[in-house]
Amino acid sequence: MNAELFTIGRLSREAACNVQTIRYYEQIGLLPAPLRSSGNQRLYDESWTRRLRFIRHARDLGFDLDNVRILLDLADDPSKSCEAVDEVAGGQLAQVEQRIRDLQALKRELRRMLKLCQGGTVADCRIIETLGNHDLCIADTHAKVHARP
Amino acid sequence: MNAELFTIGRLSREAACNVQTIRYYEQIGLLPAPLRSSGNQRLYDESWTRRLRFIRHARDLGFDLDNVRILLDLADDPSKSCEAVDEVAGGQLAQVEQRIRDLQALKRELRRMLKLCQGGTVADCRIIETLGNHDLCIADTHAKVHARP
DNA sequence: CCTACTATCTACAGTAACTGTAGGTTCAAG
DNA sequence: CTTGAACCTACAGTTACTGTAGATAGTAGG
Repeated sequence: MNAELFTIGRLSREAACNVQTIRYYEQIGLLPAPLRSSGNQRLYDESWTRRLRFIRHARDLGFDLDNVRILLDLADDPSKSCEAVDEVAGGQLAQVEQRIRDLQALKRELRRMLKLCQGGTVADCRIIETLGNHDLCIADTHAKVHARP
Repeated sequence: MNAELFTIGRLSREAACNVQTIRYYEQIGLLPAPLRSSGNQRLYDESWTRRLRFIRHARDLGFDLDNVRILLDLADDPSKSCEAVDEVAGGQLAQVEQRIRDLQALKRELRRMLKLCQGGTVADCRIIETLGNHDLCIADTHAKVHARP
């Protein structure tokens, strides 16, 4: 098999990942350092495209870079047990589900606030009033939701 | 009405906001600079507690600091129309709803991946396989979901 | 060969909204 | 007068990139 080589621009297009991000992934060790041309340009082959697509896909599914790293390591060693993969994916699913629950609580509260609003001026705006007084909220319905996906 | 003064620690407890964050809010102009004691310590009164609680509550509802700023300005001018408040809250609700939809798509995809997994080794792990090949995904079911709440 | 023009290179700053650290005061209690 | 908690400033670090500046490489046309 002959390895056709190409520069970063094409890798960027083929993996739908922008150029800076590719260099960033290399910098943090998520992608190995590729060959360089005589003019010092990075040269990639098909295997990089696969690896980068894998990374982007995992990122799109909400895995953080630490977990992407773990998944890559697992993918690199096909003899390993599948369990670890399951665990990472399961953890991600649990996080996503928690995040959804949190956001649904937010949604309910925002909806409720908006329904209370009868127009008029800020002086008698129930939204502003509610924001100023958490006691007006449905108890325990929201808290510290501003975390990452 | 006499204004009882207290230091940052008590404000922190009463508004459930940590000390560094209070100083940070002051730095970015979300909270005005308070009085200082002879020993240069910040001195607050009840009105700061209310303002800070308002900010934290809005943050807990997912409003970003730009929108918190807008809401504060509106709250500070009770004669203004309530419409602007509605707009900000409505925008926030829309964002939350979109975020929920995105996460639900993620959830479906993760669930599907996990169900395919039959144990065994990484070599025949369907999760790893799916990550490596987006075509194995339900079409259009996810994309660029790693944004802020 | 020269000139455009695009692609690429490195290095560093900026984003959001904080949190953590270092190294130094101030204050209240014993 | 000492101890210890609370406070002060200033700055670095977090996540996962994105944007910028200024320099070099590669390519197509004249």
